[in-house]
Parts: sequence; structure tokens; C-alpha cells
Amino acid sequence: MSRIVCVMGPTASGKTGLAIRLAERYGAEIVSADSMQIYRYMDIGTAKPDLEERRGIPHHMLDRLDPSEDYSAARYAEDAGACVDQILARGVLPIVAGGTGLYIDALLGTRSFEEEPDTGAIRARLEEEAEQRGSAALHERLREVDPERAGRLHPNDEKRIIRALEIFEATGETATARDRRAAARAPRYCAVKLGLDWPDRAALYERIDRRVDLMFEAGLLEEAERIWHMHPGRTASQAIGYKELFRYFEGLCTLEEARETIARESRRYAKRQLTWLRRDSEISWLDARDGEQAFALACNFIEQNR
RNA sequence: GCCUCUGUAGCUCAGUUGGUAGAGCAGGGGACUGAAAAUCCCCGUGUCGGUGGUUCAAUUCCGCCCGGAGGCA
Repeated sequence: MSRIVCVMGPTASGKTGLAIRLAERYGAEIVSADSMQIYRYMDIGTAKPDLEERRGIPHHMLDRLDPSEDYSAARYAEDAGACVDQILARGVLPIVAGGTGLYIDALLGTRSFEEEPDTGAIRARLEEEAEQRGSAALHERLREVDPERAGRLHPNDEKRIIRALEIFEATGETATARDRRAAARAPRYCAVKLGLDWPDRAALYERIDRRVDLMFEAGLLEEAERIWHMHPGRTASQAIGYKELFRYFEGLCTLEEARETIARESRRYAKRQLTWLRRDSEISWLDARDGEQAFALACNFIEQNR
């Protein structure tokens, strides 16, 4: 099975820099695994590396969509998989780097993203039903068709309840059965997973806060205003750093409030990312505070697994 | 110097007609299979400023002291 490298970690942990250094060292190319850097024009707020930072390393899966277009983990698995296969076919090492854990799992084939009929209409209907009768009512219905999945979902977890019902209505198969079948399949690639850890949480948060300040200095406000006029879709309009400023543009909060919310939401996002990554026992952790040591250790892990 | 108000969880504050206290925010933990920078769940012991006194019992009442805010001189 083809070997690839993944660089993961919370936001502002230094993934981008490490991935670029590794790419230079191994003549690799980078495949971004970031649900927001995939959007054109959203540069400052997504901390997308500019051409200078990329140092001539080819980057894939950046700037592929307009903000008005929606996207999904399933589409990512397909598109990024095509990139990875094409890089491998040229005999080059792909380095997948990014903070969207679900996208990486989807790409690696550790979760099921097989073909399925379009569920848009079913979802819209279920969403309206949830609006009118509440998610608990849908939860009850899920309990009848897929009690195992219902037992694992909280009655308030509307999105997942709707998704589970949607799968059943569209395919006749329960989400539980579907996942079980997927879990039995072999992964698509053999990945060396590197995780950047920041043992001192307060220090990571200070880094995040500082980065938010730098984003504003670099023109985040103006960038967000341009995006706002592009009528961002469901996916792009939930990006931290933009959605808060959209509220400001609509007169729902002050600029200072928006700025504080951006910093806070970024901190919470980093925490959630760590929660996601911690349960993946295949990750080799590197202490991000010492960049040189992290780089050296990363090289060791990669060479051991060649 | 005098008068008034104030000092309770990291922050802002509520409260106990005396039986050692609780909200919001911040923060922490968890979940996560086609929206994932999304979404959902769980978590609040802190010398109730200090010290004496009254009391079976004081964070709560009283005295003094130390912070802070305002007013009068």
C-alpha cells in the first residue's frame, strides 16, 4: 500500500511550517486538509500560506472553490484522493497537512464515504420537520429504525439525527450497518501520522490571540467584507474569523466584540481539534514548542516507515 | 479627616430574614462516519477581604483593621 505522511495538530500549532520543511527535505508535495483554505479569496482569515511561505513547494487542495460553493467530507475524499494518487503516480511523496480531522479520516479511508444517492431533498424535509417538531421527535423516530445509532446520539444532536434518518430513507440501510461495513474495509493509504502537540495550553492560546491580532493588521476586516459581498454558502460562512465579522457588518455586534469572539472561537476550535486527535492512537506526537526537535523527530518517523 | 457605598469561583455579579453559597462569561473534559473552522453533551469548594465579639452556630449581625469607588470638607 502506498505510503503518505500526514501532519496534524490544532490551529496555530505550526503544521504549515513543519509540512513545508518536510516537503523540502523529501522533495514532497503538500495536499491541504483544511475545509476553509480550499476557498479562494479567504486567505488571511484561514492563515493560508502565501507563495513566499510555500517556498516553491506545490500545494494542492487550496483555492479550489468560490465561497458561494458548498463542500463536504465526501467530496474532499474524492478530490484529495485524486491529488494524492496523481502525486504517487509520479513517484513523489504526498504530505497531507491540515486541521480538518474528518477530512483526513475520509481521505485515508478510515470512514465510509462511498457512493450514495443525492439526499438533499430528504435532508431539507427533515430539517423543516426538526424546526417544527423539535429534534427529539426525530430522535424518537430514529430509535424505531436504528436503535443503536439513536442510543449513541443525544436528542439535541439534530445534525446527526437527521443524517442517520436520511441515510436510512435514501438507501434503506441503517447508519449503523453502513458504518460497520465501512469499518471492515482496508484503509486506502498507509499513513505516517504526525501530530503537533502544544503541552502548555495557555501558551498555545497566547499564540492564537496574537495570530488574530496579526490577521487584523494584515487586513482581515477588508477581506471579510469582500467575502460577505460574495454571498458565502453554508460551508464558507461558518469559517471562524469571517462569520463573526459578518455579524458586525449586519450591525449585530461591535467590531471589538467580533474581534474577541474570533479569538475565543479559535481557542475553542483548537481544543476540539485536540479532542479529535487524541483518540487516534496511530498519531506520533511531537512537541511543537521546539521546532528543530519536532522536525528532527518527524524525519525519524518518516524514515523508519519508508 | 468625616460620610456613604463596596470587597463572595479566573472575570462580572447574585444570595443566605444566622445553619459554610450559585448564575453568566472565561476555562476544562468528552463525542463526532457526506455541514466538521460545523454540531452536540458533561463539569462550579471558593480561607464568601482580615481580625475580634455576640451566638449552639457567622460569609450573613456588631466593633476594629486593610483594599477599592464616590461624596463632603
